[in-house]
Amino acid sequence: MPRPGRNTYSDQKPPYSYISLTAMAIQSSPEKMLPLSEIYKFIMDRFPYYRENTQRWQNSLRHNLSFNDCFIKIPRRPDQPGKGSFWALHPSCGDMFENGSFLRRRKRFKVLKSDHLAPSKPADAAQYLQQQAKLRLSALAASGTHLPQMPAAAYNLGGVAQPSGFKHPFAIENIIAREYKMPGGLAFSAMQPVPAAYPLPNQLTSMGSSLGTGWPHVYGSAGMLDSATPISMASGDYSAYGVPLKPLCHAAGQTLPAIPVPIKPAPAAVPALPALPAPIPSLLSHSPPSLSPTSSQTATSQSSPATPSETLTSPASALLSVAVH
DNA sequence: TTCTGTTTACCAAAGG
DNA sequence: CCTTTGGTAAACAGAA
Repeated sequence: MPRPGRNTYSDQKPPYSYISLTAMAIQSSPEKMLPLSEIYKFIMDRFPYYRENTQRWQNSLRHNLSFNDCFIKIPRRPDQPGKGSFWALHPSCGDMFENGSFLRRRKRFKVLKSDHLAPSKPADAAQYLQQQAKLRLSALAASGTHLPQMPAAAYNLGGVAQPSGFKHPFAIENIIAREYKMPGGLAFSAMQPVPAAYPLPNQLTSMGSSLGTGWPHVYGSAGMLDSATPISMASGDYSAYGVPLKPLCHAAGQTLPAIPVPIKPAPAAVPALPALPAPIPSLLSHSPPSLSPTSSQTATSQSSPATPSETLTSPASALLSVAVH
C-alpha cells in the first residue's frame, strides 16, 4: 500500500480538529453514520499521523464524540451485530465550519432540549435518520434509478438551526464532495442516496478504497488532484482546506454557496444496493417526501427551509437547535 | 478482557 | 484581558 516517494506531509498532523476528522469520516460514509471503529479506520487510512499513539488520539476522539452535541448516536439494530453504536452528524451542524477553518469551529454546537414539550432524545433524531434512510431505500427500490437526497439535507428541512435557509459552503459534505475524487476523476459526491439504513461492511470498505484521494497530507494520495480541482494545491501543504477555501467561498457572499455543490448522483460511487440485511420494509410505503433529486440547494436556497418535506414534520428538528454555549 | 462511551479536569491556543 | 474551543489524561461504567 505505501506509495513510495511522496509522504511529504503525510506524517504531519493534519490541520483538522477531531471534530472535523470525525465529521469527515461520517460524511464520507454512504449512510452518514459510522461505528467508532470505522471512524478510527477512516482517519488512520487517510492520515498516517494517526497511525501512532492510537491510545491517545482515540481517547480524545471518543471524548469529542460524547462531548459534542454535533454527534449523535444511533443504536444498532439487533440484526447489525457489532460493538458500539453508529455515530452520525447532527443534521444542523453543517455550518459548523462555516468560517472555513477546520481547526476551530465558529461556535460550539449545543442541543437545546425543549424541556417539557419533548421527546427530546437523541434516539428520536436517530430514528428519524434511520427512517429517512429507509424511505430513501424504498424509494430507490420503487423507482429503480431514482436518486434521493442525502438524509442530512432532508433532515435539515424545517430545522431550527438554519434560519436563513440553505447555506453552508463549508459544510463538511461539501468539502468532502469537493475533495474526494473517484479514480476516474469523477468527483465523489457526499450527497448520496441512502441505500440502507445501516452501513454494510462491504460498502464501507469499498468506499474507503475509493475515497482518500486528493488529500495533500494523506497517505498515498499524491498527484491525484486533477486540474478541475478548484483549489490549487500548488505549494501549501494543507491548501485543500486551508487558505484558499475561505476566500473562495466568502467572495461570493455568505448566503449562497460560491461553489456549486455536486449534487449529481455519481452513480459509479453508488454501491449498487446490495443485499440488505433486512428486507425492505414495505410498511414505509407512504410516499417519501421531498425526495426530489433535482436540487438540494437550488430549491432550498430560496424557499423556506421547511417547504419540501412538510410531510415529515421532523420530530428531531423541532427539538434540536444550535445555541451558543 | 477489550472495546465503547461518559465524564471531569487541566492546559494551551484562538478569538473577541 | 476574558471566554471559548480544542487536545489530552484519566477515572469510570457498561457492553460485547
